[in-house]
This record gives sequence, structure tokens and C-alpha cells, in this order.
Amino acid sequence: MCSRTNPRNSRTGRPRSTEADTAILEATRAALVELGWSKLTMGDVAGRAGVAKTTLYRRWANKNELVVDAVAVLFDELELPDLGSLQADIEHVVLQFAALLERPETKTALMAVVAESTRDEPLRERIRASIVDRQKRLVLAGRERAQQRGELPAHRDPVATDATDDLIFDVIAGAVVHRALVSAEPVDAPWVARLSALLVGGLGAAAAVGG
Amino acid sequence: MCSRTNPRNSRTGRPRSTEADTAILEATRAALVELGWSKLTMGDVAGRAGVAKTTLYRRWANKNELVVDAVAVLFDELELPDLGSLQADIEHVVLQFAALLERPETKTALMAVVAESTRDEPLRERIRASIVDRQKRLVLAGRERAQQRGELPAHRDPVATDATDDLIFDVIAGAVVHRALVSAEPVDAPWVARLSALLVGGLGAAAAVGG
DNA sequence: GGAGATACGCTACGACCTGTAGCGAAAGGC
DNA sequence: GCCTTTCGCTACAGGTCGTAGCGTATCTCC
Repeated sequence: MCSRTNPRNSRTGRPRSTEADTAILEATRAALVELGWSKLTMGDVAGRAGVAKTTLYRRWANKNELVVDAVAVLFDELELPDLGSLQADIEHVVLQFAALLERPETKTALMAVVAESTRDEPLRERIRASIVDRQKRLVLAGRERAQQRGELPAHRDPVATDATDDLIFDVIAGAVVHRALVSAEPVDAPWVARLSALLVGGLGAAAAVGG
Repeated sequence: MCSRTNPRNSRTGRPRSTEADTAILEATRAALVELGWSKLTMGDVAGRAGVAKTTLYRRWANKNELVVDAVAVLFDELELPDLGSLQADIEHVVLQFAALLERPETKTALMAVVAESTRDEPLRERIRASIVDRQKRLVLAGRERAQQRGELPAHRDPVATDATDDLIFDVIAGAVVHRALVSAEPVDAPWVARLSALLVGGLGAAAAVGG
């Protein structure tokens, strides 16, 4: 796994305790809920997990990487059921994402680790691999499904298709995060309906002129 | 100003040094560029500014509020010149915003203070007043200008108009931030053209069906 | 020109967090 | 059983936070 500092794949010696792994990640989420990002300390997490502080440092180099791993699993919940139309699919996944951002552990941690990643390339890569890519797959799946339904034209230029996928991803994820954390307003059904209508309309207009 | 802890509006006693104010804010930006958010310390800033550490604490309660004030002035640069069309206006302001986010001091600080604000209501209010509202005005101005040109229908329902303004703001600001800081890809002219085309198309489609 | 009030620089301090080192004991593979 | 690695524990140096206390400087009001 990418979650832990590589123990050299050694087949010899005492193996790492998986109970400790899960206890630490669980304790990290609990500490995030209770203390928030800035007041969370490694010593506190160790205490909650019933583990020595040195055990944490054997697995994660610092607080940033620990928190990324602790939060990443929550993004496994995101799914994209087929609801029959592009707009319905978008609304559903946005509401899911919003519910995730409402949780105090993600709310306080997500922006913080992204902020740290602006000066920490390995951390950025870790975030991309364990969180961002997991979301991006939903955009790809939604677009392909819409094409199969005929809601969007079949792609001709794969480069343009990739660019549009990237754009839609940044727009959706960015808008939801900004609404929830910066504007601090609810990501509720009416707002989501407006957002998805804007996107579907914009994509339709672009397709009409041959984008 | 909202930038400093209120000295009780006292007309008596030695007044606070405005040179110290500007020196501190300037030192804070320099420290952000050089050290980034997480390694920036109050003592370091004080040293750079040629000021005692206690002088910082007389003005700002903590690092968060100091950094917000230090970065806020950069957002004064944002302007909305009339370029003749809604799409051109959007593209111009987005590129301005992107250039601001490219600066290392905003890049490292903006997400960090927003993350802190999820657990600090006064800080959120400070961010809203000194940064967010300053950006939001541009959306209002751009929408009104587009209505005067006839690119968008004159508003009938003011509630719906406000909701659309909020939506567009979160979409634009969120998408740019997400592209720049999470996806870590360049906010360049081609991308901005795609974004603004999506928005203009979406707004047009919404207007066509009577939103 | 005092008197009062406030800001300033400086030093010192306790409390806390970080990340590492060293120890003996535990738990696996060969 | 031997080797290797992890475990919990303790201790530690280094750094930061935020405050207190001091004497000095600067401004307003009388």
C-alpha cells in the first residue's frame, strides 16, 4: 500500500500490526472531528490509538501524510449509479460529494493538506493518487454514459475530450468546495440543480457549435 | 481598519506606528514567499520587520489573522475593464485571478487560512470581508454589464438573480482555485476560453428556457 | 510644561509539540 | 533456537507559542 512508509517488503522480522494501522487512522479521524486540523498533534493521535508515538513515525513521516491517508478512505463512498440522465447523475454525485465535505473531519483536513501540498510535491502526488483520481473517475464514467445515451455527441478529438473532462472536473469539484468552505453556504438540492443545469446547458451549447 | 486589534479608539496615549504596520505586513508576505505557510512563525516575521514579537501580538491575535491581512491587499489589483462582451470580461478577470494565485504568497496562504476558518468563525468573517466580497463584486458588475449589453435577459426575479450570481461566483472562483492548486495545472488562455465558453453557453441555455 | 495614557523594544519564561535515540521485550520467518 | 524487525516506553534537544514585566518613548489633554 501507499499508505505506509515502505518496510522494505521484508519477509523477515516481526510484521507490522494491522490493528495498529486501523486504530491510528481511526484515531486520526476522531482527533480531526474533535480538535480540527491545526490542534491535532501526533502525540494526541498516538494516545487515542493506544500506540506509542514512535509507532506513528515508523509509518508516516509527518502529520500531513497521516491525515491524507486517514481521510482518503472516506472517498471510497463516492459512487455513480445510473439515474437515467446526465443531469440526474451530476446532481447525485454532487450531493454525495457535498455530504462528504459536510463531515467535520474532511471539512477541516482537505483544504489544509492541499495548502501544504503547494510546497510539498510528494504530498501533492499522494493526494492526487488517493483522493483526486478517485473523484475524477466519476467524471469520466458520467461523460461516457452520457455519450452512450446520446446526450453528448460521440467524441471525435480525444484531446478535446480530455480537456473537457478536466474542465468539468475542476468546475464541479471546485464549485462545490468553494460553496461549502469559502462561501460557507449549504450545498442543497436547489443549488445543485442550478449548477447541473448550468453545466448541462453549457455542454449542450458547446456541442451545438461543434466543440 | 479591520486589520488591527481595536485599540479602543483611544485618542490619548502613544499612537501605533503605521510604519510598523506596513513593515509587518510586508515581512509577512516575504516570509510566505520564502518559507511558505507552515514554516512561517511569528518570531520570524517580527525579526524581518525589525519589530518586537510583542508588537505583532498587540495587533493580531494569531498567525491566521495576520496572514489574511497580509494577503488581502493583493486582491485590490483585481479589476473588471469593459472588453465588449461577457465572455471577454470573464476571460480577463479569470486570468487576473489566476495570476494572483500563481504568486507563491497567495498560493500557500489562501487555502491554509480557509482551512483554518472552518473552525474559526471570526476568521471566516475576516476572510469574507477582506477577500471574498472583493471578488464577488466583480461578478455582480460583470452580470449587470452583460444585461445592459443585452447578452443576458433583464432580471425579473431578484431572488433568482442573486442565486445565479452566487452560483457563478462559486463556479468561477472554485474552478480556478481547484485547477491551480488541486489539479496543479496551468490556468492558461485555452483553459480559460473553455471555461468561459461553458459558462456563457450555460447561462444562455438557462435564459432560453426562462431561468 | 506636566500628567496621564498608551505603544515600544527587550528579556525571560512555562507550556507545548516535534522528531529522534536508546532500551528491553515481543513476534514473526528460517 | 537464531535472526530480524516491530513494539512500548522514556528521555531528550530544538523550536514555537503567547504572556508578563520592565524601562523607555511618544502622543493628548489640562
